[in-house]
Amino acid sequence: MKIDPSSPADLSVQIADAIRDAIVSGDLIVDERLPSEPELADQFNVSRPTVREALKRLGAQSLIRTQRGATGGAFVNRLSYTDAYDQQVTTATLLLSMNAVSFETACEARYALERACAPLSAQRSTSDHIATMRTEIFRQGQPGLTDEAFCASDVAFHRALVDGAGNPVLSYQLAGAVEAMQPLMNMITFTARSREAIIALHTTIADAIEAGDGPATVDGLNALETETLKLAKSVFDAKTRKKPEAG
Amino acid sequence: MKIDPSSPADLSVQIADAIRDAIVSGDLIVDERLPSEPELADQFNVSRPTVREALKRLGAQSLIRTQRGATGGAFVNRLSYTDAYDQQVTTATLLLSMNAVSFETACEARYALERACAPLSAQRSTSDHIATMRTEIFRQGQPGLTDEAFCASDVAFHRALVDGAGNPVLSYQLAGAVEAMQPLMNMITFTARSREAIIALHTTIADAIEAGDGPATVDGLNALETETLKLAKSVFDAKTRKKPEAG
DNA sequence: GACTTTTAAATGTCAGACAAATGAAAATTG
DNA sequence: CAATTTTCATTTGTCTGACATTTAAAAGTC
Repeated sequence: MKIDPSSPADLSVQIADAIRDAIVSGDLIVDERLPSEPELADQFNVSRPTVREALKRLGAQSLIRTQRGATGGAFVNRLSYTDAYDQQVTTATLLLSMNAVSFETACEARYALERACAPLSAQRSTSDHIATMRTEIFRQGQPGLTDEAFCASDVAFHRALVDGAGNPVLSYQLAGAVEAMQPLMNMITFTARSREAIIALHTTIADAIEAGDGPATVDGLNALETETLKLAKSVFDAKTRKKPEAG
Repeated sequence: MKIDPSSPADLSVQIADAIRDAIVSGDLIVDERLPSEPELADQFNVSRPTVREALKRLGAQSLIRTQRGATGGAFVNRLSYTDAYDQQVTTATLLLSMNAVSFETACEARYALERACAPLSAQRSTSDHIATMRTEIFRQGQPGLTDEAFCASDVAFHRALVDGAGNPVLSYQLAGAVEAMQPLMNMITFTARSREAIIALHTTIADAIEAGDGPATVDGLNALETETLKLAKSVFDAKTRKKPEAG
């Protein structure tokens, strides 16, 4: 592993890339210990702070973990589903909030992906998953529930639906799509009537999954997408009327 | 923004988290300049190297960018689709390779997600997208093509299919699913006959999309999934016979 | 042999310094 | 006065050297 001191790129970036490549290519395997910071500094011909900055970059991506003490050091980390899930949610949330993605676009993506899970969920959901959905539906019907809590419960419901597919890769991929929409959903005021409509559709979907009926689940999701879009449209229309475009 | 020096967590982690929270919550907006490193060190009551380590963490996630010079500094970065896409691919690839995800599981997730795009792609694909698919199909039929090049072309074909849905959020979400499978696909030896079968199915899918026929596209993807699984199974069975399980 | 103490190695943090880049202000020039 | 060049202050990038803290293994003690 060599780096180029005359490159315009920062040394710490070059070092981080070099180590990342070694991990991705398999030259460094899971749980393998990297050389100590002074050793790395020696190998790359840089100072220890520079090495440390590179290691922090890798740590931020959960590619390595560090441990203090006599037998400590930096170790190649086994990227867990939880780590990947968290990164996915953070990235997706920021992507949506920073790029002014329209509610329609985000919603379309999310429901398209959820429909992809529906047949598998209908086929494989365990009683645990279905119980979670029922619990969340019940919670959504509780009076006095704030809009935020309602949204959080909505996310939990959809997570159960997705997890019901029994495919961890699918769950991971959908984490971003479902959770990243929460901030957008939080902008919506849910009237008692709209909550009722959503709860009814959630019930339809849960029933379809319990019955192992994939197509009915898809139908339910379609109806829910339509309802969500309608609701968002009415909210955003109201805002636009209040505060018309300038210029 | 305050941090707790007595906390077990590293100071640089606490600082990175504090700044990340400020970005995610909107306290720091896009293109806003953070205080200079010495100023941050002062505010958090830590040394400059510690601040720098925190900034490198954020830089690794593309949350900030830094610029040298008089008017330089660290700025809140607008997370681009490209950045998010790259992170997504890296994370998904490592997740699959480090967790020994079975080919079946990854394949199932990928095709489930692609089927989610199919109706939208059939409806919206431009001539550009279709031309790309045709080009890749042609390339896949070229004699002398290596297995790796065949896989790369396969990925390009599927990317065009996904992008045809005209939803950038969907494209981003699927980037990981499609590209992360490439290393798994690269383990497969594609015989002339299996290539023919895949090319035929690609043609079927391209035709269905050009005809605007969503259900036919889904059918094509289903057939392709079956074919891919069959192919992988024969390859892995052969390997297992050669090198039987120890223990 | 079981327990305690010491020790060495590693990361975490700090302080101060210099190098390099960069834009703005100041000086110079026509 | 306008245009150009020079100077300069600011900021990040990097280095050196040091100390603090954590941790497990080694040494010592009963």
